[in-house]
Amino acid sequence: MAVSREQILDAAIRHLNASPTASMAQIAEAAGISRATLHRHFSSRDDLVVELGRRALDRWERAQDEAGIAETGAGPADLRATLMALIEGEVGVAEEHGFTLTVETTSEELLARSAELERRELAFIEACQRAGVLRSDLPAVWVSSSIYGLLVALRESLRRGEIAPREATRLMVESFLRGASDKGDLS
Amino acid sequence: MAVSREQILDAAIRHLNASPTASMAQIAEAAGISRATLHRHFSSRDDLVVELGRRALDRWERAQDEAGIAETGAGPADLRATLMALIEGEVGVAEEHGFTLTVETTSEELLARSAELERRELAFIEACQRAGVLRSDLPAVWVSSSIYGLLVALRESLRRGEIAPREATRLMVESFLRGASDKGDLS
DNA sequence: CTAATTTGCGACAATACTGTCTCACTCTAT
DNA sequence: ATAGAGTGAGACAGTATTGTCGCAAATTAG
Repeated sequence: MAVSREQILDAAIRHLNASPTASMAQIAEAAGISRATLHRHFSSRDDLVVELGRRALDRWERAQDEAGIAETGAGPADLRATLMALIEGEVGVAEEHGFTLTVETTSEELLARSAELERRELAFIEACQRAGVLRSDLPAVWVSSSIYGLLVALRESLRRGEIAPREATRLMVESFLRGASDKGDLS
Repeated sequence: MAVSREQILDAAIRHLNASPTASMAQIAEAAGISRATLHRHFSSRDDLVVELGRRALDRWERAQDEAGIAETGAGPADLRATLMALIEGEVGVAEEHGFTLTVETTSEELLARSAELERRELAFIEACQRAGVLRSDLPAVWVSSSIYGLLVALRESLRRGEIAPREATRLMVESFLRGASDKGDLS
């Protein structure tokens, strides 16, 4: 087996991120396999896209669970540590994170799961705000959105080779938490 | 004339942002016109996409020019004012900003212009870093990228109706410059 | 080495999309 | 009222994409 199913999914999501209208033939080429083989793994283009979305949500959910956003304590220290772990986990799956929102499917399953994960993340951010870990003068839904946006930027920067992978987490955390303003500057 | 050319472009970019693989028929429906009329304005799908990209780049360039990033002074105060004006201008065209990078065309013209605008923006950010307006411990190219990412997030939030349009600039500036961390929290 | 599995390749029909055209209809300005 | 411009609806051929199939070649396992 030259190219595994996972490798196909990796190549597919990378190619679809850069080129959302890609055909099955183009995706197969990007994965280095023939169109027939691609169809053997995924019966239709929609099947592939749904599978991609499912995997993206799986990984996002896993990042939330491993950070422990549900069972974390209410103290600032706990919340801060959990927040760092969450961001770190999401940086690890930055490739997928942008995909779920660009997803071109009418799959109820994906939409429902996506909404649930957003809900959980929002609740956690609100907890961080109440504990004084995150600013309360920004809407929680916007804070959540800004994480998403920065992850998209991160994915693009990595794809273009503009930043080093080992720097990714640091850049993400710094930009998200502290912003780009020089502290010495008169705010 | 029920629907003007500009209105068609507005509807098209909005629909393509949410659904990049949309067909001409779907775009026409989103614009509230017939497929024939859409073809009267844009001879082909590629023509439409290139036109959309051109307009996006026009507006981005205008935002840069009106902020005056080329002829601004070298002092921190000048640079800071110019930076605020630039971000404000870009927030006004958030709808388009994400489009240029998702653009699915091989148009040399668009790619060249996009590269040039990125180059100009990067140079300005580096100037801000040298003057102590923006942090120097983050790569300028990442700072530039993070603006792009936050604009994408802003566009999505506005589209979903999660934030008020009048709040857009404030949220963008606060997140970009100061980040989401609560200042009272032990950093 | 051999059998089994998997792959690439080409062919194929079915479908979807594109771009063009005609014609009837609806506006609007005069 | 009426001429003119613009529109929607539908038909149309041409093209691209999709999904399926058979078969030969290659890979892998035993």
